[in-house]
Amino acid sequence: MVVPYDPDMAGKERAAREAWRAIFDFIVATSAERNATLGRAGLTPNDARTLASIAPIPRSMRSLADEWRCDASTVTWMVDRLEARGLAQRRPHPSDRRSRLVALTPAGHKLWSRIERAAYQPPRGLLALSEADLRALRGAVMNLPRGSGRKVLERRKVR
Amino acid sequence: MVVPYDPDMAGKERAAREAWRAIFDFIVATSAERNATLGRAGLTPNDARTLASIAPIPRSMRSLADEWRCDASTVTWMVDRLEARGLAQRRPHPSDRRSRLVALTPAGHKLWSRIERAAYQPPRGLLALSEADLRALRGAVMNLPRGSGRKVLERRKVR
DNA sequence: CAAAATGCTTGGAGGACTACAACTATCGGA
DNA sequence: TCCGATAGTTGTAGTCCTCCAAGCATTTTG
Repeated sequence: MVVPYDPDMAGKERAAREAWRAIFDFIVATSAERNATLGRAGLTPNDARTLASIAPIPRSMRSLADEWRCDASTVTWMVDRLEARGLAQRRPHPSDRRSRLVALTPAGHKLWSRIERAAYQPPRGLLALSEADLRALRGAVMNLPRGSGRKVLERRKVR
Repeated sequence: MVVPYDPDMAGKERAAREAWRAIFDFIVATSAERNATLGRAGLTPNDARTLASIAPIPRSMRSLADEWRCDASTVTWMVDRLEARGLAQRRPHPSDRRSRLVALTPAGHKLWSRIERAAYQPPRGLLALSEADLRALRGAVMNLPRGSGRKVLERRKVR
């Protein structure tokens, strides 16, 4: 990819890096508190990640393993844990009987919607930005979604 | 705390929450890649956190336990791991012989400065923002540093 | 259809993370 | 000086997370 010459780029890249660093540090610094919140609800960080992943729409085990780049058996453990707690549920895949869709149970939805708000608590300083800036920020970060599209290539030959 | 009435607040808070959610999702989505980078260097996520914490200045074990809100013995394990790899080093505290300062070794500095850049890779979409906005963003997030200052109160009665 | 590929689970194993309890050494104040 | 508080380590234990190998059921391909 050719990057057009831009005299502003160096300074901007630096600014982007520094802003991101601050964000990252904030997230690291608050992770203990966040995990404590999850822990009080009996959730591990991975439990929360799983809930977040299947909350919008049921997902197959395979797609979760791909998203997280982990072994399929690892997903089995995670879903087992949630299922044992009555928060998630395996359902048959409508068109592939090998596959299973993992969905939240009503209890899972309820718990997650309660936890979600606390888990994504933004730093209060963010309110110093204008609403327009915040929207721009959101758009900027959402531009490059998961894994830069590389994911597809990672699976064994797709054809 | 009394929050002054501001008709813009509701929309702004929502925008802040949504922006933050996008940021958080990005970080979660890229965590596998980040951990893989660390893993290639033989580091666990906690190793990286430790390196980041002691890189600017040597720290006592206690201060690390306070920052991470974990048991003191947990810090012992973490530092042990780094020390065994020759990346960190316990030094005597200049004025308190009970205490130890944990510092990076030259090898530790070298490794961390190499890894740091990769670990804090910002989403490329961030470059769509202006440099001024990026600076403002950084300032906004840095406003509320670690734990909202609550940390001090968490230790047993400070006098 | 037969063979290869895929989705998932089970069993086995090990490392990372974490806390608690008990212990040593040191500090600090009455 | 003596005692309570503090810094850190060690031992113990349990959970979580992760992978690999093996195996079953099903789908897809040649």
